[in-house]
Amino acid sequence: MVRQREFDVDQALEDAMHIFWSKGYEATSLSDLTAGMGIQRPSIYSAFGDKKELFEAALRKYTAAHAAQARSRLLHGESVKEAFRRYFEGIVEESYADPQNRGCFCINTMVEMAPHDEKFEILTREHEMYLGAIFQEAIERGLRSGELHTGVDARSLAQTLVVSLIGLTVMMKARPERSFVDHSVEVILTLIQ
Amino acid sequence: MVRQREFDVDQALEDAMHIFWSKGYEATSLSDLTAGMGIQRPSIYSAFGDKKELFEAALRKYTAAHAAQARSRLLHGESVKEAFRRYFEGIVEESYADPQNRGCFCINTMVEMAPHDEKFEILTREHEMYLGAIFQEAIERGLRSGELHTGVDARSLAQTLVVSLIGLTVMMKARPERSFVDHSVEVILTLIQ
DNA sequence: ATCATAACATACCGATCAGTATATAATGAT
DNA sequence: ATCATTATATACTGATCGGTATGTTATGAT
Repeated sequence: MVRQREFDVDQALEDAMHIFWSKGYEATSLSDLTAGMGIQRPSIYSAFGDKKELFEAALRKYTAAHAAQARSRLLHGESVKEAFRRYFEGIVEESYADPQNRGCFCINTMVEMAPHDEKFEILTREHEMYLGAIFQEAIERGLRSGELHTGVDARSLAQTLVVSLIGLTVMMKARPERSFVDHSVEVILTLIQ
Repeated sequence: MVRQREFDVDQALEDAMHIFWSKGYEATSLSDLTAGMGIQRPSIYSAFGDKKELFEAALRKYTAAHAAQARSRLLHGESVKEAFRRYFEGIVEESYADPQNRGCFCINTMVEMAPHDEKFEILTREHEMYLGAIFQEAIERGLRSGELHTGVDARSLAQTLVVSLIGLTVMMKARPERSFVDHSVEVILTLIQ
């Protein structure tokens, strides 16, 4: 009945996600987007709405993937302590390996957008809370199995680990020496006993 | 010999600092600056150089004041543990009390600028390192006085507290529940024994 | 074959961007 | 009083911003 779309909407959104992730919202122009997504301006507007709606869709795609990754890394395997160690060290490793130094898209958005845009304040908060719930689940698994016997409650510990991970991720933007990061990870992991 | 300046350069820089602190670099326009600083465009350029140079001067002013404040809060008083507690709780309190939710100018810059501007990568890293040195000094004071007897070395602990503080400050941007933050502060402070 | 529909590409919109040219006003040395 | 110097205010520059109007092309139902 009608002409069909010539581009893959999901792939275009993925492309947009990487652009916004690299440059943030303000610094990304519509021209950056059309160039990176390989489609023209009206195609963006018809498929995703305006710039901010596209940004929101891109962020949602990111947080969904990011949460799924955290889930799979922390809720499988035998040792919870080892899972957390691998998770934190993995974040550090990926961060050093990224020449663009993008960090976490959700954290970037929290800093850039949350203070003056309630939608993103809520969206980013809920993602971090969800991450905290995943951490808590992992800790409780360790408590049940007898691997862990921590003094503080699982919820508080999980939330503290979220805070620590945010701090670590942000600190990586300034490219600190390896020893700084490695020692910090060690000390943070001592919280998990 | 020549006409003298009609505005206070230091006050104008202070004004610029607050604007950049609120809105970040990209989202701040020259018009925002002229309006907030109460001077005209050519006055900015003649006194401070271009937008990025003004931003750098504003950030340097902020970090100097920020470091001095950390120093005075942590290196005076009897109990080091209490000093850290007051310092962390003060950050949280100020953050909740700020309707603009600006957080820390240096951290904001780390997220927005450091990944693609080496000058700000270095500048922000050095500030965080300096903050770490202040923390370390406080911890070593507590070790000497016998108040503290921590397992990990003072340097690693100090760096971890910097990371935690960054995480806490960034998390505040998403306006989490008080219990989240309070519990996190409690757990973080257990590192200082 | 015709036609309604919608995706496409191009070119445009007014607004705003960072930065500057120009002209005027103030200053102090002479 | 004159003059060089520099701060001031206004108005402008070309470039770019987010967003859209317009005309063309492809599609499938009839």
